[in-house]
Amino acid sequence: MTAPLEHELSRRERQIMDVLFQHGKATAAEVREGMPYAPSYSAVRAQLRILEEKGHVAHEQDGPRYLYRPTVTKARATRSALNHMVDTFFNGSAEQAMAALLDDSALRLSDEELDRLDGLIQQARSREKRPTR
Amino acid sequence: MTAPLEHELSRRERQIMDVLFQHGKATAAEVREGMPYAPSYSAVRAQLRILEEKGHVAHEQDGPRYLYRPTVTKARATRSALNHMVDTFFNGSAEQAMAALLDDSALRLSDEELDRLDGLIQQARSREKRPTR
DNA sequence: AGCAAGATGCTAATTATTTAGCATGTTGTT
DNA sequence: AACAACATGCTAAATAATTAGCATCTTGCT
Repeated sequence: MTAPLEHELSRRERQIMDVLFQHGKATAAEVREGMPYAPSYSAVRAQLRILEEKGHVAHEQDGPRYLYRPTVTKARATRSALNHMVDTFFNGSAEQAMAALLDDSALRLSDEELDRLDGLIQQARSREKRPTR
Repeated sequence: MTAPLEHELSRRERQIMDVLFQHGKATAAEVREGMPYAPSYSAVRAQLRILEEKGHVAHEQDGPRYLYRPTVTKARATRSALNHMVDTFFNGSAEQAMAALLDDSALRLSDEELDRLDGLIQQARSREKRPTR
């Protein structure tokens, strides 16, 4: 009955989900490697089990081991994270978010990338007045 | 000595920080309003106190009440969140992140915004080969 | 067949988070 | 000057998260 607790993840749970989104699928050991200040292997497995109970991840058998993956599609998770980010840091403005990305020196964009983005912007322009999707 | 626990925030702590980043400054009551499934006022105050102890927020007196704010600059927090996002969901590619923003129907961009972005991209192009910053 | 390496299942215990509640102080009316 | 409304400080308690450790099962050698 405590819906709130089900939907927002705990610290470790988030870390694990992040690794899973990066990798798509991963074993418990791989997840562990991807975690900051990784706890014991056993702890990671326990968390994965809990995440599975809560319905956030699923596993499939891969030979002798489990491969875990998020149950939500990456596209969906991405959209959700993006919206939250834009809300929190950019006052709801996707433009500002994009400007910040362009500006981020840790994420230098190549010429080719800039060209492609330019193209996408032109496309977006022409789509402008048409119905969503 | 448990550095890990100091740097990654708990669920409620994150929620609070998010509200503070949105608002810049806020009273305990305002923070509470911005939180999903907000707990009691008293609980929020307690968390703010803890966040302050940990050095994540500071307060100033505003007449009879406290105004809380993050101790980290918004710019810094933004960059950090952005990088994490790009790493987690876009395989390190800022281009892909921008494309996703362009595509996000919840974040429709206006003509003016697209124009400005176009301008920024041209700027980025010419800056391309020059030293960072 | 037997053994080492590496997997899972589970449970109990520790640690951290999250919460409510009470005592108290301040402000601004009436 | 008394009261209501709304602050803060603090502490104890409930709840949730996090972890380690042991028992057990496979797999792939040798």
